[in-house]
Amino acid sequence: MDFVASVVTGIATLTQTLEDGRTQMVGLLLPSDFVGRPGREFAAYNVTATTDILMCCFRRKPFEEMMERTPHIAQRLLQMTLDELDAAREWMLLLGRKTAREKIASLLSIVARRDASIKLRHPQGRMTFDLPLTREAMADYLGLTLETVSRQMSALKRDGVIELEGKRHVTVPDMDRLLLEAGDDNDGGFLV
Amino acid sequence: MDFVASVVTGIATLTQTLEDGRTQMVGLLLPSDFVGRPGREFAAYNVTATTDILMCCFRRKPFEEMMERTPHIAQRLLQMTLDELDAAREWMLLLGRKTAREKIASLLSIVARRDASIKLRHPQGRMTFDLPLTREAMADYLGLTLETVSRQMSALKRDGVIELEGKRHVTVPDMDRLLLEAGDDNDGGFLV
DNA sequence: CGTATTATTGACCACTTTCAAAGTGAGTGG
DNA sequence: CCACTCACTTTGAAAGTGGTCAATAATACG
Repeated sequence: MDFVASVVTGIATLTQTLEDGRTQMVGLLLPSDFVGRPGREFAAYNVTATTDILMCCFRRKPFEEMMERTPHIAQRLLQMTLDELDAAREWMLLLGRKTAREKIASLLSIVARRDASIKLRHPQGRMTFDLPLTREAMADYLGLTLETVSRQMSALKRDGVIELEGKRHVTVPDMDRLLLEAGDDNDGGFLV
Repeated sequence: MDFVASVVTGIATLTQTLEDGRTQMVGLLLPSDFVGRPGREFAAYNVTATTDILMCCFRRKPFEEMMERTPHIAQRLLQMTLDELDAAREWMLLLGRKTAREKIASLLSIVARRDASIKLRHPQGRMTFDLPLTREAMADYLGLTLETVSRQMSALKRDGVIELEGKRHVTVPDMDRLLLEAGDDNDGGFLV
């Protein structure tokens, strides 16, 4: 791991695996996200591009030296890392305590929220977006099997919480309803 | 949240809850751990002392100013936050993909490892330590019910992986066996 | 002691997984 | 242009893990 980098365009995932192949996604890297750890020689996670991806790379050593000289960088990196920690902890709650249906609804509401923020709109009312993940990637993110993901997507569709065109294009008729299904009391506020 | 603090002695937990009361522990605060977030007004988690606790508190504003003036502090805080992020991600793998038995074995091996490091010994062979958590706290940490925790503790005892004196005092006859039960390929290395 | 808290154990059930089969759709090459 | 293939997805049936509810046991504490 001789580089640190920042995602410019495209999507990548951070995963960890057990020896028998069970895998858990521990992070989703979207444009503007930072990859790599100053002061560490080896990568702790598998980083996988799920689309074509463009990253802005820095050699690790020079980057570390620059960090020494420029206090503001460490401070900014600290903010970003604290945000990631919050997201990770939010995800721990999801993984440890939510039902399959709530997990799916949570993921959908996160993607919807992020999509809305890109389009500079409020996440409410009727919303439409594309899922950037396969069912398997969703399963790895949510700690489920892909069959369960598929079943719960079908169930949410059957119950009118979402509408599907093809496999990836989702529309949410009523964002509040989705948030209710996600089970969060506080209406989210965490970012992927 | 007008303070940030560092734990001096005692143990506290960081938890999140869903509206219906389901709770998930997202961090365990041990001596030397840092609590609070520079640049944030409100607490995102419930902090609960599980023992008498002594913390070294700083008013948030002056602390933030000090951070501005003393680059080294931000850098040190960044290292600590990155370590916490690693621990959180390791925990995501546990919550999302491990079985109840593996979860218990993982928790025990973490406590054993930490205890060994305090006593400056290698975590191997026969080990003895106290659990700093109730069954309920273990359950909240592992994303299980306390009944399942109890059952799996009994099962590990029955299978000779651990021995129990009272509820809290554990001895592990063979650390390698426990690590095997924990299911981690790489023999851990993550710290609570 | 008696009471409250914490832990164990059992019976039953629900949800998620596992295993298996079939469906969908995009891309390729004949 | 169409059939074929491959990857992805959906759906079903059966099995299993962990959860729920409830009763009992152990321990601490006044």
